Amino acid sequence: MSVRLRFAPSPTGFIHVGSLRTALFNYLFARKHEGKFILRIEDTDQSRFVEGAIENLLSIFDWLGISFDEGPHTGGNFGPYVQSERLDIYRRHIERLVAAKQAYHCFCTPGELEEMRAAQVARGETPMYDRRCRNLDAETARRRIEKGDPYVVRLTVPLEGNVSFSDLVRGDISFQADMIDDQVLLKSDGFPTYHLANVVDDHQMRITHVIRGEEWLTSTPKHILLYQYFGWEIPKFAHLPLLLNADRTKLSKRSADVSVESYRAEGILPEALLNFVALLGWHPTGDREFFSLEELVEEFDMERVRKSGSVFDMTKLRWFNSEYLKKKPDDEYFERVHEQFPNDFLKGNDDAKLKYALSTLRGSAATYKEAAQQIIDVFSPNPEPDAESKELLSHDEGQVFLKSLREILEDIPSENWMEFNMIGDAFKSACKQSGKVAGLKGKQLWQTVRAGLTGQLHGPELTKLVAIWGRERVLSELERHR
RNA sequence: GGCCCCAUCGUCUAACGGUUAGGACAUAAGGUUUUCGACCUUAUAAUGGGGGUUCGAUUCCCCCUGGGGUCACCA
Repeated sequence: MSVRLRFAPSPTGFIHVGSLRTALFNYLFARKHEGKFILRIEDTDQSRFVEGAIENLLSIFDWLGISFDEGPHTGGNFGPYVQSERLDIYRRHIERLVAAKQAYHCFCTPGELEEMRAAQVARGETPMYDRRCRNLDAETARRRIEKGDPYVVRLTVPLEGNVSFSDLVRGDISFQADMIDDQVLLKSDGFPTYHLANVVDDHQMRITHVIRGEEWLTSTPKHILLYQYFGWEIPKFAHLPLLLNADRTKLSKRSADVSVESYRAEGILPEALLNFVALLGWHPTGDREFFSLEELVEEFDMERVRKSGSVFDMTKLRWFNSEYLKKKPDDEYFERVHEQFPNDFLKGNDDAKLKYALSTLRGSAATYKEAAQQIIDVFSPNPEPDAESKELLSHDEGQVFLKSLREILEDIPSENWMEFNMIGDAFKSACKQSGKVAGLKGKQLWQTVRAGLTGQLHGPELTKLVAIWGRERVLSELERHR
């Protein structure tokens, strides 16, 4: 039988990099085994639904180059693929469970539950539903429902015994039944909870492997119970290690950029993100680190998924990105950086010049955004000279040097300044010549040039900078430090 | 706190009982670029602790410690 996997996000408006990792592993496993990869939208929490979230999600996966075989956008034989369109299906399954006493109606109000939990905590107990509605007779329940009392439906968890399963990455895992809560399956608004919807859908959509984050590990026994109650085949489970903050807690919005959208906006390349994320919790044999999506499919193996969590190291992501960036042709590179320029910046500078600046200066930026900022800095007025530059220029040699350099440069005809490469060379020899006059050479000489030109001791390559700036600016900058 | 999971350099990880414990990022130093960066070279850096099993444990078992996850009418 062919393998079927799914990615089942909630439409909350952005994609967490942890979700991306989960999606990627599902995708890799599905493709590796020539199976199907399905998208299902889990929108059973109405309060969290965000308009346009599905479109956004699709666009992100399109950008990443990860495709779905079935889903709300492409359809398929096992739809609908949006949970809010499957309400009647869940209803039917709930009725089936209730009829078999594998689930029961609960009329406890949120207030009552809260009170109950507070009391349990006060007694030092683990908060857990005390099952007070579990033995309500069917007749009473029916009457209260007819009367319009709000209710939920809870899972009837066995009072004793164990619930066990074998996890593809963790091996055998066992839970004592009496530690499992009578989970709510149907909410009072008529929507199912994740647990019910997930199991019903995975079964109906013929999902064979459930690959998800470790945070689901402890609710898996509830899912197992549901499969057993329904008499369904249980899919294989694989719980992935968590992605972590630098402090090793679960990766969260609070302490890091966690949305794929924000990385895209910043100019992180999809191939870099995918490559980096694939290596979090998984590693192929050997020391190789660079993999295209196709190569990942080729190499992927569930056996090589680790069990411990991985810190999401932004520095390494940026390194991956800069490596991929280096391989980009100038045209594409320019186009992408161009998108990062603010409008008012674009207005003041023509493309040919920007393009020249970009192609000569590229190399040190880790993202498109950073590259754009470097260019913007070059075209912006210099900041106040720093202390070291001032010191350098305050010496007699410095002043003599600048004066000489100005004179030589002024004699270079304007049209020569338009030749980007030539002016760089001309500038270089002018510096050397002036250096002789002032008695400066080597590092001292070039530091003085830099200071006189930019007021800083480091920055882009000087000959390039001069060509980009052109005659007027170069001369006026030199004038400034007189 | 109960339950569950986990444990190799700072970080991502390799080593399916026998290695000088390997690679990458980061860091540092040197070289190169007459600056910075980039680049090249080198270095620093790890098996949490204690018991077993074994001729031999990073590797298998147990305990401890530490870390994390989860305990919602959220997923």
